Amino acid sequence: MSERSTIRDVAAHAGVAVKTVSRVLNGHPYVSADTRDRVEAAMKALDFRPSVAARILSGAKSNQVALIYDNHSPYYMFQIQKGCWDECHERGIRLLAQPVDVDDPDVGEQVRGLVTETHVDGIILSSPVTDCEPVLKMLDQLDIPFVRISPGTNHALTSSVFMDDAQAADDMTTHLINAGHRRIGFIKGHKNHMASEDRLFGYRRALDRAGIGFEPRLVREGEFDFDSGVRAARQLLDLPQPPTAIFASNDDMGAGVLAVAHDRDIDVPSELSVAGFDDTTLSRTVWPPLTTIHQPMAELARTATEILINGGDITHRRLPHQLIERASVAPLRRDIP
Amino acid sequence: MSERSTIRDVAAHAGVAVKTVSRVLNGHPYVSADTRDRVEAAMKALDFRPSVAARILSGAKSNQVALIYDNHSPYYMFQIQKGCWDECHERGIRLLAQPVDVDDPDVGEQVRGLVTETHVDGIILSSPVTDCEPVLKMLDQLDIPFVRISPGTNHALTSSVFMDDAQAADDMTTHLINAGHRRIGFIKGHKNHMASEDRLFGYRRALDRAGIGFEPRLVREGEFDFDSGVRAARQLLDLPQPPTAIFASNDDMGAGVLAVAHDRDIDVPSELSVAGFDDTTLSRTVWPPLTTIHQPMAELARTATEILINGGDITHRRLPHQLIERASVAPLRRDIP
DNA sequence: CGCCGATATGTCAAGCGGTGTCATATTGAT
DNA sequence: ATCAATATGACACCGCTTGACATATCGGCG
Repeated sequence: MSERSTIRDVAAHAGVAVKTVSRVLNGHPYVSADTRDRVEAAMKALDFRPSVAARILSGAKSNQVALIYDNHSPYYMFQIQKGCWDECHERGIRLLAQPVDVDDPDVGEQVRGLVTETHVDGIILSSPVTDCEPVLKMLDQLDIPFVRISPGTNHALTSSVFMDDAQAADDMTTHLINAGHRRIGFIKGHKNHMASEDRLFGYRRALDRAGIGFEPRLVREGEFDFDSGVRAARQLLDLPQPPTAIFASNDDMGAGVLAVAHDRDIDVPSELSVAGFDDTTLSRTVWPPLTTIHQPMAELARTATEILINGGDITHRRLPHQLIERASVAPLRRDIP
Repeated sequence: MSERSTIRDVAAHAGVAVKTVSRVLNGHPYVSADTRDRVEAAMKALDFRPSVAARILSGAKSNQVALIYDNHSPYYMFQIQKGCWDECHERGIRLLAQPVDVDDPDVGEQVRGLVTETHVDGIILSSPVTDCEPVLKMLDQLDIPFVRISPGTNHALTSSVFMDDAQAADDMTTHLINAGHRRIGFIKGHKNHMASEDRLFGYRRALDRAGIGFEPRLVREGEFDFDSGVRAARQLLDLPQPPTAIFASNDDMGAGVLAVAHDRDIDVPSELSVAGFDDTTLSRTVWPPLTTIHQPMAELARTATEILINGGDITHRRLPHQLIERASVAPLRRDIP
């Protein structure tokens, strides 16, 4: 029932040369409308699908791009994949999603394998692979186009899409300051992730502008996951002068802060304000829902894919973020010093 | 710098015939250990990667398998992808993750495109694509091996891996009954998802066994997402005789129940017990952490992949579930009727 | 000791399903 | 009539596998 039909079958069916079918397939000029129609009809009739393998072998583009990622939060990856996939789907491009381990010394070779074996036309790098030296170097050596989503370093070297993490953190911090908070805790993200530094920078900038002294004790290391949020929150709330608000630099850690507060019977937001970052569905799923920064992850991914497919010069695109007010932040109570 | 080396280069470098290299590559018998070593050394030295395209084209296996999925929760997909990927990685197989829309009338054609274009050797179907007729039919027609993860129908027809959803729901319901609860609310999952019915069945069976009458009012429709959990919980708690425990058939909906409880100042678990299902990270992220059923998603995916790659006869494998006790369930308070 | 089958390797040619190059045919405009 | 633009075809080739066949080595076995 299912002998796959080849370009030759189509040619025969349409009464033209194989080459002509190929021309139609690739949208070449110099094919009469009439012929084109007949060929297309034949393709439809035979349910013809060009073999990617054959195409690649004969030196043409593969019409495939790869998304390389390392384990971030499920939410993040879900959105990133979705963005890339939507764009690819629209353009009839196949997407290969390829996880790697940025700490694996062999990661460069893995990428080389991916590229040489699959002949992808281009690559999308998502954080934190965006700043993985071995991968960057290999890609450069392989001379294959790629776009980075939210890169942390060497911004100018390659095409990229990103949001203004520093400004977003600044916005959120300012939001907390405006609510009357002065002792604002901050939970950093994973070191691998460059945006972590940017967010910290924005936090400090907002503090400075408001004339609030920076206190290192109020900043704790986190790793972007729930458990590290819990640990950091405990440390912060154990301080002799605990913060009245905690800004976790992503939602997962924000959820960790909420858990600690619940555990200690500290009411959020009346006794402690909590802010997250990313606007993942998690921020709406916890209680109280987190005030957070909307990071347009799917849109970033989609834009990156678009830039990659369009090709051309190095392009940079900044997408806007947005502060989402929910119930986890409230004005500082007067009775709390 | 990066002229890709071919099988001929390797042959020359190792001082053997191309055919011999091919033999090594494909693990044929009748190659001496000595020769094999030399060839492998040459491959390493030249950083040779066989072109998948050329391989496919000449009729060999592609060493690629595809995972077809439709948008489930990010957690679910994350785990499923991880399971498949880990197994593939170990075996040196490439994994193509391919989202589809099960409600798209064209879904069969999409799958055909995937198969004929990429020449994958086999396919893994994750819920709810496992029960998508057009896809099943197409795969059958294409005569390509596939394995289903947690299929709902026609269990016997194809290889599959699954857990005992009915028994798991039975276990949880019994757990609640043992805690003294008699009015136990149940929130169903999405209709597309066959496991929904199984879980409801288990719930009823446990009730029956305990001699507790089934009350249709205590069962509400949900769609496996947070918002539907919220809606269902509101309905249940608005009942003149509200349940003292609510069993949501996944964690997201369980989180919805918690949110409603928080909102209404109903203490969990002292005033209301809540149970989830799946043991996603979400269940540990909310407050209080959810008592839930551990569904071994990554393990299911990994096993499915293993079965697919090993080939052979139709195989079925049931993986064990586990009831995870956390803080959201407590014995019924005596003062609550 | 010669012969045979098992083991090990090589040569060669034919594809797999497309695309590139170059040649050729047709057309319309000058 | 001539030339460039337009339209189509013939054919080699991409990198690898495979099958048919040809050798060559080696360890028994009769």
